[in-house]
Amino acid sequence: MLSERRLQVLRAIVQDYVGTEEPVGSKALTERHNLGVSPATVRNDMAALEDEGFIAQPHTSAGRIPTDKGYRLFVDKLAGVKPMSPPERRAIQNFLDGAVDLDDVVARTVRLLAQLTRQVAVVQYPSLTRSTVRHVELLSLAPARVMLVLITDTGRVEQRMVDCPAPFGEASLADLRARLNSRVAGRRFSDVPTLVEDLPEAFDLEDRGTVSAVLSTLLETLVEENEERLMIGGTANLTRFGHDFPLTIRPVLEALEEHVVLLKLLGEAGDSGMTVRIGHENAYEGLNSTSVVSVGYGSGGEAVAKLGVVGPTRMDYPGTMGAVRAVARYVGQILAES
Amino acid sequence: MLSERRLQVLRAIVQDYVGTEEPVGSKALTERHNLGVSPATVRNDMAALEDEGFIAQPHTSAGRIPTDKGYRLFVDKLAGVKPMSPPERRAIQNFLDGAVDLDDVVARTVRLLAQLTRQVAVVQYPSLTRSTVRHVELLSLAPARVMLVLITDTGRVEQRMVDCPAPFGEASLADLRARLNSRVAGRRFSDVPTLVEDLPEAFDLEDRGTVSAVLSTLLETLVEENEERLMIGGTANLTRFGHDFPLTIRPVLEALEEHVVLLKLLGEAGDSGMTVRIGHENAYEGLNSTSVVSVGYGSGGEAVAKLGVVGPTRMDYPGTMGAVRAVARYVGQILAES
DNA sequence: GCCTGGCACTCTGTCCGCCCGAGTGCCAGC
DNA sequence: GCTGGCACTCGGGCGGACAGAGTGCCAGGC
Repeated sequence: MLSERRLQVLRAIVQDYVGTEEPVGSKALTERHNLGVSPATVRNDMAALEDEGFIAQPHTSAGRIPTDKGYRLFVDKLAGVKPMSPPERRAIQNFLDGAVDLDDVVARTVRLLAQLTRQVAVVQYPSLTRSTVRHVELLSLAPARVMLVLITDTGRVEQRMVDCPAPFGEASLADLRARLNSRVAGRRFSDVPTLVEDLPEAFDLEDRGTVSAVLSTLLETLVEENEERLMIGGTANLTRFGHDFPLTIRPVLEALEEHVVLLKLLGEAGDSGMTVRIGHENAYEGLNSTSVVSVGYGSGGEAVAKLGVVGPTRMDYPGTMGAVRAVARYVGQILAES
Repeated sequence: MLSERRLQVLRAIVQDYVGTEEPVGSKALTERHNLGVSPATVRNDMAALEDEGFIAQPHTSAGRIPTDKGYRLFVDKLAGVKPMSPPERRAIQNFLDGAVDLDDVVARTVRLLAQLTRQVAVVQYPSLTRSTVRHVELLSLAPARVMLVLITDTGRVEQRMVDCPAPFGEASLADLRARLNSRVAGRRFSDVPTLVEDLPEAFDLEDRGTVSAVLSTLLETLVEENEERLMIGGTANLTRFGHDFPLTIRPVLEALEEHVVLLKLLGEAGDSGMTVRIGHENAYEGLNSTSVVSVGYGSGGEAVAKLGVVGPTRMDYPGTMGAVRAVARYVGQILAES
């Protein structure tokens, strides 16, 4: 086990490196943090930390930089979450309060997170699978064409066209609409399939085909996982990434365009509490030199989606975590209100 | 006026520079293009072209590179639009045909454009202001709360909450829904305000407040210009920009995040036909070292929105223009079908 | 046993001077 | 009006020298 002082040395190294972006040496350390010991002692500690794999030297006779393992220890044991200041909290709330609809909430959240953390922000739309149905609307657009509109409790709206096997009268449509809503309104998505199972039986033979078509479209919409959308912002912050630009930034930009990858990444993160994935802990190769800080958010007690930021492993973890947590909290509130 | 050969020299310079990214000299030019004259002659022509401002030298005794003015002449007079090959056309059509809804159409279009041009693609959602109303739906979510859903002929769906000044019965709601749709369905957005003007008068005094609230929300939704959304893709292609990375790429990324700026940019482009804005021709400073190739697209004969690409001024104009035109054409078809 | 000061060593980044090659402009000649 | 020739210029690459930062290790002191 590492002694208390060695942990302090590691913490100091992480803090300095995050600030300066340059390998930090023993002398600079003792000057900037009063560790109460001499550079020579610190050197011994650093050698030990290097043996354990927490820090590394880019080349002989340069300072040390933290490894992914070093950041991990820092995040787990050495760093708290830096809370937002009251003015910041107010600013967050004010900014989010101005949103007019769900798209706007998500867009504002992305912007806010990117500004607060000065990194790339990723916000997942409130997921369908954990939501409940608020209303299902059916519109007859043509004799054999119905539009299905699904409205969720998080304010999300999905629409689908249904081609009917046979013409479907307005009366039948109204009937189906009423029956459908009385069964599924307010229910969780996962319960819907069993709730509508026997619905076609209530209709005339000639209408059953259409009813089934509508229902299967509805079920499709409910499970369709590619509808897990997300919004991204703050990519300009990638330019602050480092000196060795093109090589580092390119795979990150590619990863950010692969929403599927990001969704998977967010999905893997723990369901409750904040998750920090550092460097190679990210399964996706393009993000091996980045850290992802993510957390679930939702209306009420339950998380319905995730949000987070992507930044260089060399990031201000306490500050980033504080911002992510605060934003998630306020977005949850906004969603609960609307 | 420049002689025919000098124009050929300019064309050759543009082509070579786009290919190699390096200043092109007189000797290389005569070797790669059979101009039928010696390097010395070409040098004279180049001096003339430089006097006219079409090309420039990065430093004395280096080759020449085209200026914005040079590219302009190239695009206007010297370059055609390179048509897509039949296999490419098929690929475009197949890829777009798989789309399931409007979001998907736009998402696929962005991806496709980015891949074809290897640049950043920008696609504006079909605009509301030129569309027609397909249907207006009203849902009662609570006694004094109505959800308004607007469906357009381009498949777009907008929803808004309306807080009613007084409780509003289901019967009145159905009445309003019917009256509203009989008046506005199939009509252009711009006609809606006058069409619904006298609608409140048809209702009981107690309901008029709510009817007005619903109508004003509807009108708001129709005019709300911030609802002009767009989607962006292919930002990873920015890494192919040039050597002097961070400085060039940062303002571009910032511009791309400012959807308002991009919308303005697209809006300024000519309404019909393809528009190419080169370097400083772009009003927005951050895009001064980029060119924007844009074109309107739409279902039927009329353009309802724009799409385009953003790339370095040093781009393959004929190829890019060909891809943009082809994609716009097919997207128009897809929209017309659905 | 742990900390400390001192010392020799190593490596990087930078600055300078040099040379080479590419490219130019100009001129005289055809 | 085109061409070959020639002198000139400038940037990029190469190599050596140098300064600075940082290390590892060792012997001595608390």
